Amino acid sequence: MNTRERILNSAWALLEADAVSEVRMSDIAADAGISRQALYLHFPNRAELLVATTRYIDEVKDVDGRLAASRTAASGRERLAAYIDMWCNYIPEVYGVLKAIMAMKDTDAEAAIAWNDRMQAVRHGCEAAVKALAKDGELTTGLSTKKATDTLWMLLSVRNWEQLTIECGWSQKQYISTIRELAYQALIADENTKATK
Amino acid sequence: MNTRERILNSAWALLEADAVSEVRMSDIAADAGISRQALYLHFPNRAELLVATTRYIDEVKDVDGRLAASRTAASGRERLAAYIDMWCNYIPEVYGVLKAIMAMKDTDAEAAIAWNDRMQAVRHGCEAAVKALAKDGELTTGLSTKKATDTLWMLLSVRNWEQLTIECGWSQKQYISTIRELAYQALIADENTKATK
DNA sequence: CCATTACTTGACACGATGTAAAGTTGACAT
DNA sequence: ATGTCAACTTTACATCGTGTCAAGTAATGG
Repeated sequence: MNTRERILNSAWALLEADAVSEVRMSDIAADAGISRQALYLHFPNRAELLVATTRYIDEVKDVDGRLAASRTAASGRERLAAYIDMWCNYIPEVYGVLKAIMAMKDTDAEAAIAWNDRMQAVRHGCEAAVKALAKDGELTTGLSTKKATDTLWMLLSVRNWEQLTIECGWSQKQYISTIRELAYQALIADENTKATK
Repeated sequence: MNTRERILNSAWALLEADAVSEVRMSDIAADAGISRQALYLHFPNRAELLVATTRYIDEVKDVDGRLAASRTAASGRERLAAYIDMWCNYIPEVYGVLKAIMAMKDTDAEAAIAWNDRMQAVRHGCEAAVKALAKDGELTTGLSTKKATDTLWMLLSVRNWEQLTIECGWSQKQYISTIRELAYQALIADENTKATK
């Protein structure tokens, strides 16, 4: 394992462990067995290290593969369900790192850009699911693609996951079923919604 | 106007103006026309100053009065609608300060406590609305008070407002009607929901 | 033997918060 | 007039984490 990967693994482990996201550059360096300065030979700053860590996790956890699976869904509705499931189950796997970026994004411009970049990727997934739904003629009448996408994106936000599971103590199962239900009710035309129950 | 109020007004104005919440203690002091150190004669630290500012805004904007109004609603459903309207319209009025506290809460323990304190107040409002709904027998069958409260609380989060209005560009009107609709669909028993449309 | 690469060590500037100590000013009481 | 108290000022400093800089070392490979 090369140094860069050792760093990413250390960052990942520490961020996942330390719930309060008080992980300093020196902590990561120590864990990776190198000097703090050596971090800057691999990553220009903290924000980019964090983002690289999420991308590394994406790779290790094979996000692309999971996404591809959701794209093969037969119907728009199945695709929506698959996407919601995939993302909702992925959040807890990356939460530690995402939380650290969230904490930075309000003060650090680079972190904000990185965060938006990541979240736009999620939004694209939402948009694709919404469009698949619309293609099947199942999108609630009078609901634009944009508004449907935005609504789904809001429901799937990391903060909502954080609030319901961590703050309110919901199980992952409860969280997913509630979000899925909310999404169905908001996006799928009324008569169709009833049929799924 | 005494010094304390001058400080609170300055904090309020600066936080509302500076979208990026990069307002330093020295900025507030300068705006209030006193030295930075004098701030610490009135507030022990930044977190408490921010919270005092939100309480001050609550007072000036008469939040208690608005809440009292929503409590006089005849039916549970009206009460829910009134509470959603009240809070959703209040968010933009305090957003600047809330954002600053949100940014602090991830690193500063005192800020985290203050934030939770404020948000628990919102949750209590949600709980009261849910209970009024349950009393009328209109709560979705099989939905516990806690789960209904948590769901409503999630929908009404500041982050959701931020995402839909600021990031997605929704109007305040669009935001409120969507959130209200989501809340109705999630909380109100099916047959009843249709009747409101 | 030389050059390159990857790293180390040590020092330091910066920005913001918060603390500490001594001095100024004005109001008010005696 | 004098003393006292509260409110504020000025100056200085400790702390903490990020990021920069410069000089040195050790292993690798042509």
